[in-house]
Amino acid sequence: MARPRQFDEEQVLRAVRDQFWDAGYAATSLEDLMRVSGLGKGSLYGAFGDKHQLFLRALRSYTDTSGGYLREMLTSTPRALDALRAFVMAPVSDPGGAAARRGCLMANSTCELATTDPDVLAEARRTYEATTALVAECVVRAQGEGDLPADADPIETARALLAAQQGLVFMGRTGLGIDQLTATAGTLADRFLPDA
Amino acid sequence: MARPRQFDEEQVLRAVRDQFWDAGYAATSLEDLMRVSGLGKGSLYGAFGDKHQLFLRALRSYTDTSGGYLREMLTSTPRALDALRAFVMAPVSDPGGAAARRGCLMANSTCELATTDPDVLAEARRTYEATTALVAECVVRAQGEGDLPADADPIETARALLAAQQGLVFMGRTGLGIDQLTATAGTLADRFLPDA
DNA sequence: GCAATTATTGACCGAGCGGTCCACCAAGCC
DNA sequence: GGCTTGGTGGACCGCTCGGTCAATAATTGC
Repeated sequence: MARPRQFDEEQVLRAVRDQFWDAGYAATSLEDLMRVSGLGKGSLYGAFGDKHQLFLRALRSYTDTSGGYLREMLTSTPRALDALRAFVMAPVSDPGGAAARRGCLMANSTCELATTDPDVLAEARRTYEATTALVAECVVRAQGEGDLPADADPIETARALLAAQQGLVFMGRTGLGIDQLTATAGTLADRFLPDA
Repeated sequence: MARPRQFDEEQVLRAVRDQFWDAGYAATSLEDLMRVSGLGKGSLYGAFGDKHQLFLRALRSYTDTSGGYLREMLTSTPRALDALRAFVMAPVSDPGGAAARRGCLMANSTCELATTDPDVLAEARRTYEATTALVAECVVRAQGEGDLPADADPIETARALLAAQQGLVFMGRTGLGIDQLTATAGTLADRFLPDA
């Protein structure tokens, strides 16, 4: 056999993901990636391929992880309406508002690359369709629990909730204070989720 | 006197703005800017300074222009509620959905640069505060016309409308079809603007 | 312990970047 | 018609980029 790897793939992907998250794709250089991962160029290329492939791996890892958290949260919250409210308020759930300022890696990547990078666009479509489906499922549950009107289209409602949430994420990136952001999140949630 | 300029500053700014709009800041090279403007490096630097300054000029020109259109639309529409609905639906007002896919230059720039570029962050804050104020003014008018509840906070309502609109802009960039996007825009508008 | 295999490291590469500089040119002034 | 002034175009610069490669190190099978 041969020499084993001296690094943990998951750990490296997390470090790389954070770097892309904070600086974006174009503004992140290979030197940055070497610094945050502690690896040399050869190791990075040997293990993940070039910068673009590495980015896609990190992005996929991010969407898989947050998709898992979302599914868990939506299904494990006893009352579906509470889960939906938590979904909308998620961008401001971080106490200091740091998460709000950082935004969402998938959203940032979509803005930066979706028009020019087909792989990123595909990942964006995949992610937002999956998210819409998860939320729609939760909407159906809320309807079954009598908390949402039964005649509303679940998919359409889910899309509107997702748009509202992503709008919040975006407002966070404009430097809007966490207090105003939280208030706006509440206003949005109240409009869609009566009596939560 | 000396040799006069052989180009129209506004025209160059428009061409440059479109380039940044389509490709983003980092992905636009000076060669791109020379190509779309038809100018040499010397002329660009002489007239606008370096790439960053030129970008800020183009961005400011964009925000001023669209801010002007918005003010015009909000104040000249007879019924304020219709104006607010038009505001929310603006991202899908383009027939083919091309505008929806392109997004908003200010929003794209915010996502790409706000965390690392103080000038862009400042411009983002300025723009969104100004927009909020304009929309809030329109909300007050709608309240006066009896179309919106008088007890709603205009600023807070304006922020929620803006968040909804920006969420729509973002969904457009994920490749969501113009039909679904239009439907979602309608759903959002209906929630905030009853009976429009 | 030697061979085979794979990870690691850092020197190295060509290309493209943003930015500078200078020779040239057009227009007004005397 | 020179002279001055400022616009123009392109050659040029140093740098950093993403990416390659060969020498070396670490591990297992025999």
